[in-house]
Amino acid sequence: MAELPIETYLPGLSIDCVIFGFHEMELKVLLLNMKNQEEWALPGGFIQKDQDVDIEANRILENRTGLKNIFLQQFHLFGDLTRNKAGHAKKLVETKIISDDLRPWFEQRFLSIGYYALVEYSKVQVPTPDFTSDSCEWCSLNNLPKLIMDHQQIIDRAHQVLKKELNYQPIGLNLLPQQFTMSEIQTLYETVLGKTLDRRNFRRKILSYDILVATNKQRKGGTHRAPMLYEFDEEKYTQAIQEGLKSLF
Amino acid sequence: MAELPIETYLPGLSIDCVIFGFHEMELKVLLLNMKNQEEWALPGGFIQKDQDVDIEANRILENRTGLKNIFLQQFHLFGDLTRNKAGHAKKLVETKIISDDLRPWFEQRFLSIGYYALVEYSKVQVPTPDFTSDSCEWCSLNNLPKLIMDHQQIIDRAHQVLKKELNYQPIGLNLLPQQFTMSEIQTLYETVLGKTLDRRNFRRKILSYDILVATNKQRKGGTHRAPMLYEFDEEKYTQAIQEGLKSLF
DNA sequence: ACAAAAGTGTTATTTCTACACCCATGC
DNA sequence: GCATGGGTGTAGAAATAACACTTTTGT
Repeated sequence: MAELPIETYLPGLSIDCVIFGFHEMELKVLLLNMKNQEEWALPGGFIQKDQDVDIEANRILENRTGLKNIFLQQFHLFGDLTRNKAGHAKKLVETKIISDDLRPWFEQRFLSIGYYALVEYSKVQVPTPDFTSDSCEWCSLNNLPKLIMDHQQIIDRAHQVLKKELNYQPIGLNLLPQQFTMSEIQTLYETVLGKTLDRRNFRRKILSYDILVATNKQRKGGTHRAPMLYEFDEEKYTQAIQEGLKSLF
Repeated sequence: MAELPIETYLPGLSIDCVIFGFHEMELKVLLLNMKNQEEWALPGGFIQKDQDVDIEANRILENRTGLKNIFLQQFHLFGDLTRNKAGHAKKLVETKIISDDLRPWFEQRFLSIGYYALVEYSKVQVPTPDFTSDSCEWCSLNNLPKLIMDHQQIIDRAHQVLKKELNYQPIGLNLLPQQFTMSEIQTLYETVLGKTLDRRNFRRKILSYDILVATNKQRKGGTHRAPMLYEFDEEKYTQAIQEGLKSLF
């Protein structure tokens, strides 16, 4: 059982991160399996009294994934009373996740600040579980296990916001490997949007954003014609995020 | 000097409301003039320990404007360390806004949840100032007075979010009087967007949303042809907010 | 040779933009 | 009768949507 320096944290406030990854044509979310429980939780943490909230969110993300400087965006504060399930703290004590003297801390009402992150699946080596959990795994967004408290709602909302953001920002730089094929990025978009797109129209549109550069390498190995590999032009990509894209999917 | 039931509030958290109104072809924001100070502030308040954050935001809005059931939307949590200006609590004590024993409450670090509201200017009778302020006034968005802490930034962000939301939602039901002319609603859109729109194209587009109904009344009085009055079809309007609009400005 | 995905262009439709003239009203 | 804003339509440009055949590669 870990001790928490709770006196250094802002009381009643937590951060929950919805960490999206993309693998095997599926959107995934990084989840923690609670110790001695069936339930899963979003990686999260508390906010140090003397630190910016955004920086704390980054710290939490880094602790969990080992990644720095990742695209991380605050999207909602969850402040309903009902999100505090009565038995939560009790369960944490019973399952020996926390010691009894931490119980009041976990029993207080919590508001949680939702952040979402886009990370490259393969760069997250062995996700490291925190003291509340004994494993940390990628779960497919459309086949999520049972989640504690309102974490399912938090994920749903993050996904919704992500969809909307596609209209303003390119995604992919953080979700895809360095080099990728046209159909890989198309599948990413289709997955996030939850609908299929026309191959030829997609290519035209994504190229019109002028954020991709074609390498002259190809990916060998499939039992089919070898596709061309693309990379992001990071400068133009960053610029596109700042200025916004003109048109949408 | 008022006493605050601070023990009933969540510590370190506040709500600030950017209340938009529309009058004389300008977007306005409701601001409080701090007692004995030059500076102005957004109407805000604290969150009761046993209440939903959204409900508390509505309560604060109602206290300030007398309006219930208003379009009110959480848009950002402001969590930087720098937003806490050192001298703020001291000033409150010196200007006799708060008693000395409240000083620690106001000296603590505060995070603030930003909400924005759209209200009908004429329905807000005499805005009632709270205990920190001696007047409550509509200020034109593009000519704001000096604001405390980071309230200017909060307003800027709210405006930015509002602009973006125009792409997804109609506005106007809360900002305009019951009946209005085509050019009144056009001016509203132009004001929010900060750009002029073509009269004929605007009419076509707003009518294509199918949320307006033409009354067969006209507004008399101008030294020109009497314009037709429109109303919102509230059912379709609500539906459009939920489903989103197809196209944008 | 065949299965599987990659690459590529054109046409029809829809949406957006730009633009100009006549109409009703009050003074 | 004139100044002021109200009302309306159309044509060109741009964006979007729909659609099919050929190429490469591994087995």
